[in-house]
Amino acid sequence: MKDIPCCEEHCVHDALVDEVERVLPSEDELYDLAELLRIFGDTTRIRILYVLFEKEVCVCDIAEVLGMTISAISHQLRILKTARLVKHRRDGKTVYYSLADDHVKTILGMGMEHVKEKKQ
Amino acid sequence: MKDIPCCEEHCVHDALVDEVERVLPSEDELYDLAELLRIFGDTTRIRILYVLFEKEVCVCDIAEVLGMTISAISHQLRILKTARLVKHRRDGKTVYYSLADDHVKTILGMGMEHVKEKKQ
DNA sequence: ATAACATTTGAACAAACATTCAAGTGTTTT
DNA sequence: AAAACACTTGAATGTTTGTTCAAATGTTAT
Repeated sequence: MKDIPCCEEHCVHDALVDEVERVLPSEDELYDLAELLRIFGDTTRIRILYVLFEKEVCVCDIAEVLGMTISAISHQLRILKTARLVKHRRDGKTVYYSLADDHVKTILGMGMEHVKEKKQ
Repeated sequence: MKDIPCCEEHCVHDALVDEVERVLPSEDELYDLAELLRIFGDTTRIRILYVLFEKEVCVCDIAEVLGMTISAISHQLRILKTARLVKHRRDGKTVYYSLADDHVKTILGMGMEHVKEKKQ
């Protein structure tokens, strides 16, 4: 087991390689995780989720409240829906959206906590 | 206070507008939050963070473990550093990186939980 | 049937992004 | 002082992404 001072020849310590292999999620999990978390990295989608924190609403309500086109909102809702972050139900012509579960609140809450701490 | 069935004329219920205004973070907070969470939406950066879960490591160790160029890793570390998600310290020629705090673990953990739940 | 409405969808376009390559900085060794 | 090493940085490139516009779908009212 080599332990050469960084970073000549084999700069990596074998123990680290083993350890990382053990804890690192699989390629599939990693890809899914990144795909999920990337969704939270857009102000429009965050705003939509904050609206849904309040109550179940229809597409055009979200568009009006956020001052954006219905099309733009619908595109983003599709992304949130695909990631199973929101649910939808149809009532006549109208489609109502709501939060799928509480992970959203936890993730956004933790993110906001970090932002506020590091800001001052 | 109008309450017109969605979505004629004023499709938005006034109460909703008020409520959303009250809970929606400010533009600045929203932007910072999105900027932070976007960082987690990339497999390379997630992998780097998982490596740092284990211990403090140098740039070339990360590159070797992940099978990527030192330059690519360095670029991503700069992003993580700017967001205050990682710290660094210099020891001679080598620069060591480590996690700045525990928010990272919580956010990645919550994300992974969601992925696993919704997958099966 | 036809019209009106709420929403979705696809193509197009500009902006943002991850990686590469080459050149630069800071540190130690010779 | 020069060479070697660990890392950073800037420009370039191909890819991904958010929004817009126009057309399509599904539902209800006439």
